[in-house]
Amino acid sequence: MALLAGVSVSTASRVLRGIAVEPAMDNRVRDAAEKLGYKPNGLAQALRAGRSNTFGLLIPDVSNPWFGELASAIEDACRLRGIGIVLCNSGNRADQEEGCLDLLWKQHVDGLFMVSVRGQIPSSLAHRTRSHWPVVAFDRALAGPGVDVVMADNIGGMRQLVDHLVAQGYRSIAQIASGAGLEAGVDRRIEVDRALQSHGLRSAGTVIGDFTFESGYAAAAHFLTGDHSTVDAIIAANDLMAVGALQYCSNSGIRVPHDVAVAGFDDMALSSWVSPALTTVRQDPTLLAAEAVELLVSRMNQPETAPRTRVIDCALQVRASTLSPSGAPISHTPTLHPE
Amino acid sequence: MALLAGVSVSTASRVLRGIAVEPAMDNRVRDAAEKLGYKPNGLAQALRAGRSNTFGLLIPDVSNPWFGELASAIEDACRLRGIGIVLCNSGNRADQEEGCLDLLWKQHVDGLFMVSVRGQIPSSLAHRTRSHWPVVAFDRALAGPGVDVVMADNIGGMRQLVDHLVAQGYRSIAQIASGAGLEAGVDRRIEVDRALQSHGLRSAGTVIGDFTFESGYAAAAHFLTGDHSTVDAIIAANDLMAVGALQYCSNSGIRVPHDVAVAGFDDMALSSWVSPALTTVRQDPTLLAAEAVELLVSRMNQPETAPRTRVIDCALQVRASTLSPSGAPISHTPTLHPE
DNA sequence: ATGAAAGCGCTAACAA
DNA sequence: TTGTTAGCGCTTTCAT
Repeated sequence: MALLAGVSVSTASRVLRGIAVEPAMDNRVRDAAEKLGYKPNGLAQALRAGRSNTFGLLIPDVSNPWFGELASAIEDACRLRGIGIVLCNSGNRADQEEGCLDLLWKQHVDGLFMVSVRGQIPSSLAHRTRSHWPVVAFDRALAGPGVDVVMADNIGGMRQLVDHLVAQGYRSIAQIASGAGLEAGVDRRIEVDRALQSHGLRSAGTVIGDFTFESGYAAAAHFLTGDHSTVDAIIAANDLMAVGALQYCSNSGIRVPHDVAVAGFDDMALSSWVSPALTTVRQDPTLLAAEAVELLVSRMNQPETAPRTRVIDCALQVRASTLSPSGAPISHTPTLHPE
Repeated sequence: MALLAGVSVSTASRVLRGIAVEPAMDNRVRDAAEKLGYKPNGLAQALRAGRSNTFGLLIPDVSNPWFGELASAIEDACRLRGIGIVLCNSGNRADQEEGCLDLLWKQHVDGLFMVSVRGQIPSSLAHRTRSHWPVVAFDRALAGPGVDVVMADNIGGMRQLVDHLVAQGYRSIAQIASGAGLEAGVDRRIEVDRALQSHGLRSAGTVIGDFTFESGYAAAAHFLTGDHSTVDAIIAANDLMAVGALQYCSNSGIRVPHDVAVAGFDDMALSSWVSPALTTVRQDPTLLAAEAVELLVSRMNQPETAPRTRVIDCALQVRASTLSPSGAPISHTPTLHPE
C-alpha cells in the first residue's frame, strides 16, 4: 500500500492513525488506501501493541435466553468501542470452562467477562489475573486480585417481590432457591426468608433448583402435588425456573394466579410472553453490560486497581401471574384523591 | 522459555508442535514449558500462518432465542476443533452489519457464518469473498463466489405442517408470512399456499410479518378481530411470531386450539414452554451448525470450491396448540390392531 | 537433529 | 516532517 502511494510504511501508518503529516502525503496515502480497500491488519497491530482489542465472554450457554440477552448487551457495548467479543460456552462444566479459558488465553483477549461455573475463581485463572488479566464476574463473588464483580441488587429486588406478594394477600409462600456457591442465588434465598420473617410469616417450603426450566417444573410438582398443598405462591430464583413452574401448573390444571401465584427473577423477554405473564424482578442487561464494560476497560488501563463491586438496581415488574386471588390488593389501596 | 530450557526457540517450537527431536531435548523443553505455564501466543501464530483459527458469527441478535440456540450450537462445534468464535450482532441494520464486517475483517477471522440482513450479499463482502474469504450463509441465498448456504428443508417442513393441520380438520388456515428477500421465508410462504391448494383449500389470509413477537401478535389481532372471523388455524413463518399470536389469543380470551390453532417453525426451546405448547417444524440447530462448520472448514482449505447448498431435514413436532377442535383427528385414525 | 536468521504486518525509536 | 530500522512471538527455510 505504501508502495502504491510512493511513501514509506511509517508515513502511511502515521496518516492512518491521524498523526500530522504534510497535506500532499496525506492525500497520496488516503487515495492509495481507498483504492486498495486497505484495512490495517488487526493481528499485527495486536502483536505489536500487546493488546488485541478483544474481550472474552465466558458464560454457561448462550442458548439460555437470559445469557443471550446479557451477551447481546455486552456485544453491543463493546462494538461501540471497537472491541470484538470472543464467545465461549462453558456448558456449566468445570473441565469445559478450563478449555475455554485456554482458548481465550491463547487468543490473547485483553480481558474476560465471565459467569463462572463455580463460586470460586478457577485456579488456572488465578495466576492469570495475578499477572493482570482483567476479569469481570457476574453474580458470583469471585474473590481474587484483579477481579471486579457486577451484580444485581438481589436483596432489594427480592424484598420488593416479597412485599408485593404479601400486599396481594399471599401468606403461604414457597421458594425455588439456589444452592450454595452462587453468591447472587444465596442472596436471593436469604432475603426471601428474611423478608417473610419481617412480615411475620414463615417460608412455606424451600426446594433447591439448578436454574433450569426442568428443575422449576419439578419443584412446582413437589410443592403442589396432592390436594393438601397449602402453598399459595411460589418465588423462583430465576425466570427460567418460574416458567417451568408455570408449565407444571398449566399441565396439571392448576390455575395461575387463582390457585397459586408464581414469580421469578431476571425479567427475560420471554417472561412476558408466557401466559399468564410472569411477575418478576427486572435486572436490566443493558445496565449490567454497561457497568461490566466500563470496569473491564478501566482495569485494562489500570491493572493495579483494587477489586470493585458494582450493584445494579432492580425493578419489580408486576404482571398477571401474581394478581391477588381476591381480585384486588389487600393493602396499599390507593387513595382516591391523592394530592 | 527456550532460555530456561537452554535450547533454541526453533527446537522449542518443534517440540511443542510434535516434531521429532531427541528425547533429552524433548524433556528439557516440556519441563520448562510446564514450569512456566507457557502457552504459545496465538496472535503471533496467526500472523505468521496467515490464519487465526477464528471464525466470525454475524447474526441479527443473539438475544433472539432462535439465534441464541444457533450461536450456541456453532460455538460448540467450533470449540471442539479449537476454533474461536467472534460474535457480532447486526441488529438487522445494514449499516451496523457493515460495521461488523469491518470489525471481523480487521480481526482477520478465517471465515464467516452469517444470517444476513439482506437477501443479497453485501457489496463490501463481495470483494472479500472474491479474495477468498470463506462465508456460510444461513437461510438466505446469498449468491456469490465462495459463499455456501445452509438451509432447513423449508418446503418439506411446511408441507408436513399443512398436512397435519388439514388432517386435524382445520379448513380455514391463515398465514403470518415472510416478506420478499428472505429465501427461507419465501419458500415457507409459497409452500403453505401450494400445500393448501393440493388439499383443495385456499388460504384464509396472509399477513406479512417481520419475524418478531410483536408482529405475530399484531397479525393474530388482524385475523381474529371481530366475531365474523372464520380463521380456524394460523401458521406463522417462525416460532417467535407464533408465540406472539398465542399471546394475543390469551389476552383476548380466544382459546387455543379450541377456537383457533397456532403453529410455528423452528422449534426453539421456549416453544414447548408456552401454554399451550406450540406445534412447530423443528430444524435442529446442532445439525445446521455441524453442516455449516464443515462447509466453512472445507472451504477454508479449498477456497476455489464451487458454491454448495446444504438442506437439513425438518421434523414436525405436534403439540397441544393444534389438537383437533373435535378432540380427535378427523382422518388418519390409527388402527387399533396394527400389524 | 539442532541452531541461526528471515519475515508475517505493524508501530515506535531514532536518524536524517 | 519523513524514512530507516528494530522488534512484537512465532514458524520455516537454510546451514551446520
